[in-house]
Amino acid sequence: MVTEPELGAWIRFLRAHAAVTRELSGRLETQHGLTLSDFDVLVQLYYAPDHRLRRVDLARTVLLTASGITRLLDGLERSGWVTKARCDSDARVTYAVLTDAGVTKFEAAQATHRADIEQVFGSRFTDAERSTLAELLGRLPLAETSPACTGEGETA
Amino acid sequence: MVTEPELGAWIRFLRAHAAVTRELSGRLETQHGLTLSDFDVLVQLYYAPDHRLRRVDLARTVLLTASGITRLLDGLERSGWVTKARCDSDARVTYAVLTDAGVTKFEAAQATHRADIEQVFGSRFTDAERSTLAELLGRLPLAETSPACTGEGETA
DNA sequence: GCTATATACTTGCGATGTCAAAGATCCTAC
DNA sequence: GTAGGATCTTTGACATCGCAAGTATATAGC
Repeated sequence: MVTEPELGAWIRFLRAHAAVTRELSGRLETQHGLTLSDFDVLVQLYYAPDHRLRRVDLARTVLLTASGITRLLDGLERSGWVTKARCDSDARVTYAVLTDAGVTKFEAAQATHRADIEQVFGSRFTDAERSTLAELLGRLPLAETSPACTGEGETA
Repeated sequence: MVTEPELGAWIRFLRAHAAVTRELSGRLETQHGLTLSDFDVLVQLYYAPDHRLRRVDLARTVLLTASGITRLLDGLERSGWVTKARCDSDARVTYAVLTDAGVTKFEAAQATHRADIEQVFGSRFTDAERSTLAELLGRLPLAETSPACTGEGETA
């Protein structure tokens, strides 16, 4: 394996992502029929106020493109875990809202998936190392989050 | 953003990969018409003895499936950067060999891509941090590399 | 030699996700 | 109020990649 000094960290980063992701994705798929991205979206919606988020914001936080979110949510909507909601103050925006079934689904998936993450990923590090890792990774560019995301006129 | 303590590192890992990967992949694509995986494969071949590697081994080190490698190499072959070579001692195996054009292509791509990696990824860390990161990431499961990869009767 | 199993590779199909373009709505300036 | 531009979303065309299945070859057991 080519591990020139400077590239070492980058290569390992790529490999680690491929391996861990494949493992976790497989488990999540067989146990719950969800993608990692599906789960990621469900997490965000679950913890969002009212279980609801604008699609654009969702796209920005899970790092998908707008069209990516459309297609992903298509799937979750077909499964009945998410629905659309119109925005009174701005007819362009559509909210993605977790349904009751979606809440249930997420809570079911959460338990095993967290355990899987812990087993495949987290358990390899001490708490201190985990923080270090999080801090280091946090320095990487997480997309240009223009802070225009101030929840504007949103009432229902 | 949901950043529960235990999941923090994992979430950042996912996000960081998505963001950095997208950026680097975009640059590599527009500058050289290559995928990150394409480049990864070219690196491995470039530094391999004789610029040649069995497809299975290639698949294992870059963490693609066998079919993934087939299709990826299809592309590189069509572009003339890689060719197939039969193995005398075992008719099942096919080698992937870098052509002269492939060597040139890689050397051209390497320069700018390394700089891009450094800029987007590496420059955010000190040397010490880089080692720490590499060490931590290195603990993650890098696929079950069954050590059967001992270069057997290969002379051709 | 012959069958059984393992390994190397390819192919069909489906899933995911991107980009570019288009439609709808909003906002600002005049 | 109207033109111009920005923002939100969807859609079509396309690329990548995994899984399952199939083919070809090798190896071990009989």
